[in-house]
Amino acid sequence: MSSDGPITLSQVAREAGVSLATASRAINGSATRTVRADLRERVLEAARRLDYSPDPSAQAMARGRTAALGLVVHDISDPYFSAIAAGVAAAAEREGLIVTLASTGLRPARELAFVELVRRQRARAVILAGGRLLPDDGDPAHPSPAHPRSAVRHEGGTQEYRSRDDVPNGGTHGVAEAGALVQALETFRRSGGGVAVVGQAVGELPVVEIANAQGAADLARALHGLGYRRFGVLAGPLVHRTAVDRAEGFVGALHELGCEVVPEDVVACAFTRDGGYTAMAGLLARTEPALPELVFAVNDVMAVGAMAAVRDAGRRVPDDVAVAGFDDIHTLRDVTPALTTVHVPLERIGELATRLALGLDAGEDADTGRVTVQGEVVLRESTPPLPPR
Amino acid sequence: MSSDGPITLSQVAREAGVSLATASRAINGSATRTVRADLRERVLEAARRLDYSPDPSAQAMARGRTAALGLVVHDISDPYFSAIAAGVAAAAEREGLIVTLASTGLRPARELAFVELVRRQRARAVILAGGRLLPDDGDPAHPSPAHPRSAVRHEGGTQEYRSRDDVPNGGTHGVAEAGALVQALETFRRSGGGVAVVGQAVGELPVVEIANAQGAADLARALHGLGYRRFGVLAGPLVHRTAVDRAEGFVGALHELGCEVVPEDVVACAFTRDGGYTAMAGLLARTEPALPELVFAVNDVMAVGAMAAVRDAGRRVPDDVAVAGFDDIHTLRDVTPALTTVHVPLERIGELATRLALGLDAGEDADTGRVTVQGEVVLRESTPPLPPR
DNA sequence: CTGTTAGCGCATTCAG
DNA sequence: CTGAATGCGCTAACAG
Repeated sequence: MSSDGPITLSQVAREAGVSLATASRAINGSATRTVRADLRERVLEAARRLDYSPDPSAQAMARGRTAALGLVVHDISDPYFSAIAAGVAAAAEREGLIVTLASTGLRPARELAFVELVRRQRARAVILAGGRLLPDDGDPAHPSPAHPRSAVRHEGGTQEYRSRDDVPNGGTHGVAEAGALVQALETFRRSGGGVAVVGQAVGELPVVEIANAQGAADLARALHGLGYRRFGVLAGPLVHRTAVDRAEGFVGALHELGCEVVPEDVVACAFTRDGGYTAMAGLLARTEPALPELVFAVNDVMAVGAMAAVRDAGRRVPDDVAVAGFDDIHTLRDVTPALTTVHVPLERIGELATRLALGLDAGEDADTGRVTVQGEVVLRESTPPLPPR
Repeated sequence: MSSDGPITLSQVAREAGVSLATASRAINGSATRTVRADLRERVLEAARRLDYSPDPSAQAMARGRTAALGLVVHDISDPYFSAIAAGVAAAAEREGLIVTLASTGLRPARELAFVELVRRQRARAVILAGGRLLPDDGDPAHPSPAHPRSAVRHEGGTQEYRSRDDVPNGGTHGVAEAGALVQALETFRRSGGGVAVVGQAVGELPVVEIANAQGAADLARALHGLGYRRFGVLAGPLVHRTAVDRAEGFVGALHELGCEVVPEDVVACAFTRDGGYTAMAGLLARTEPALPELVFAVNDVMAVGAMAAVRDAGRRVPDDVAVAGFDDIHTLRDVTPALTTVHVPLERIGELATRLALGLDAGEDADTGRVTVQGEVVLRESTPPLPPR
C-alpha cells in the first residue's frame, strides 16, 4: 500500500495475473493486437485498484516518440502570445498532448536551443509564434503586396527607434541565426516532427498566416471612408515582417485611393507599448509637418502607448488625433476611447497552428501547408467619422 | 552524415574511442566519478563533431527524474497568469528546466490529471497558480484577518452572479475535488517532487503568498485618506479565497477607521471583466441605496469591466464614481482614467514560486515554506482626492 | 489471442 | 581511472 514510487505496468500485470505484454495491450490498446474482453477487464480493474498510470518517459523511450508539443513564443506575458498559447493549449489538450513552453525573449539562441531540445525529446510537433526576420522568410510564390518596401521609410523615426534599449533588432533575428533556426526546424521535421509557424511564412514550413497586409489595407480603406485623409504610421521595426506587412498594406491601400502618406509620417519604432509611446511623442513634438489626422500603429499595444503619449502631451484622442491599432487584444477591449483595430482571432490561430503542425485537419488550405486567417476591421471610438470639410 | 535519427551517446563513445560509461561521465560530469582530462576532451570533441545532445526521456528513465517543471494556471491568456508564467519560465530556464504548461480552465479534474501526469513524469516540481477553494485551504496558524467572513454578503449581487454562465463556482473547486488535488500534490511531494502554490496557502504546501488582505487594507486606508467615505466592493466569488481576502481586508480596514460598508454595497460576482461589468451595472441601475463614492473591484480586470459599465451607463469615472482595482496588470497601465490599484509583482512571484518549489533560496521566509509578497498601493486618476465637504 | 524476449538511450553499479 | 554489464518502464517484434 505504502510502497514508494509509482506503480509499474508489471505490477499491474502480476496483480491481474497476466503477462506484461498483455497488460500493456489491454491498457494501451495496441493497434494490431487485441485482448480478450475478460482479460482486458481484469487488467483495467487491477490498474484502477493500484492507481496505475504510465510513465511518459518510458513510453517515449519505447515508442520513440513523446506526447509533447513544443511552443515557442517571444514573451508569454505579451497578450498577443498568451492568447495564441491559450489556443495551442486547448488544442493540445484535446489531442492528449502536453505542451512545453519556451518564452525566448529576444534571444534567437534560446529558440534554437529549444527547438533542438524538442527534437531530441522527439516531441510530436513544435509551434513557433513570433516575428521572424524579414530577409529570410520571403516566399517567391507569395510576393509582398504590390507596394514596394520603400513605401516605409524610417527617416522620421530613426531617433526614437535608436533611443530604446530593447530594440537593437526589433525583436527579430539576425539572418544567420534565422537560417540556423529554419534548418533546425527542417531537421526536426525530417525526423518526423510536425512544425507550424504563426504569423508569416518561414522558409517552406507550414504556416498559419495572418493576412496582415490585407487587414491593414481594409483598415485603411475603412478609415478613408470615414473621411480621413492625412495618415501617420507607427510602423514598428523595419526588419519585422509582420510590422512591415501591416505598414505597407496600409500605405499601399491609401496610395490606391490616391491618398499618399508622406515618408515623414511613417516612423519606425519598437513593437511595444513604449515604442508606440515614444514614436507618437515624436510626432507630437515636431512642428513640421503637422500632426496627421490619424495615426495607425501596427499593433494594439503600440496604439495604446501612442494614446498615452497623446494624453501626456495634453492632447486628445480622437479630437486632436485619431488612433487605430491591429490585433484586437482582448484585454484592451475597454481602453478609452475604444480602439479601432483589426480583429485577429489569436486563440483560434493557436488551435489552427496546433492542428496544422500535427497534420490534422486545419481548414481548407491546410494540405498546402499554408492556412491564411483574415483579420476583420473593427471601427470604434478612437476613429470617429470625420465631418466633411 | 545523413544517418537519420539523433546521435546517441554510444556513437559518441565509439567516435571518441572510449566506452559508453566514460562518455557518459565525461559529458555529464558524474558526481563521484571523474574522467582524465585528455579523454574527456576527446569525448567532448566527438560530441561536438557529431552534434550530439542527450535524449531527455532516456536520461529521465535512467536517472528516475526529469528536468521538467509543471505549471498549472487557470487560463494562460489571463494577464495575471501569463505574467506569473513569464516569471516561472525565466526562473526555470535559469535552472535548465523545461516548463510544461497546463491551462486548466475551470475544470478541477484537469488540474488533478495534470498533477498526476507530472508525478508520473517525475518532474522536478510543480507550481500551482490560481484560486483554490475557500474551506479547504485554511491554515489554523494563519487565521484570516480579524474581520469575520460575514463582512462580505452577497445579497446585493446574487442575481448578477447567478446570471453568468461562467460562474458556476467562480472558478474554484468543489471541496472534494480540492481535497483530491491537495492529496495528489502531497503524494508528488513525498515522492521527491517540489511543490509551490501561488496566491494563498493550500494545505501545508509551500506557498508564495500575496498579502491580499493587507494590500486591500492599505488601499482602503489610502482611499479613506483621500476623503472617500462611502465605498462599494465588487467582491468576486464568495468561495474564492483571494477575492474574499481582498474584500475583507478592504472592508475591515475601513471598519477600523470607523467607516462602515453596508452589505448592500458589497456584491459578489465573477472574477472576470464581465463579472465586474455586470456587478457594476447592477449598482448603477439600482435606486436604493445610492451609488457609492468609490467602488473597489478585487482585481484590475474586474475594475476595467466596472469602468466600462460606468461609461455605458452614461456616467463617468471618477466624477460620478471612483474605481480602484488590485494587481496592477501591466497591459492595463494605459486605461483611462488610469486605475488606482495595488501593485503585485507577478513576474517576480512566478520566479519566487519556482525557486521555492525547487528548494532554492527564495528569500528570508523560504525555509518556512511560506514566502509573503506585499502589494503596493498605487494611487492614480481613477480615485482623485476628494475635496472636503 | 497470449506470453517471452529484446531493446529504446542513458546512468550506474560492479569489476578490472 | 576506465570498461563491461545491468536495469529504468514500456512497446513491439517474435514465438507459441
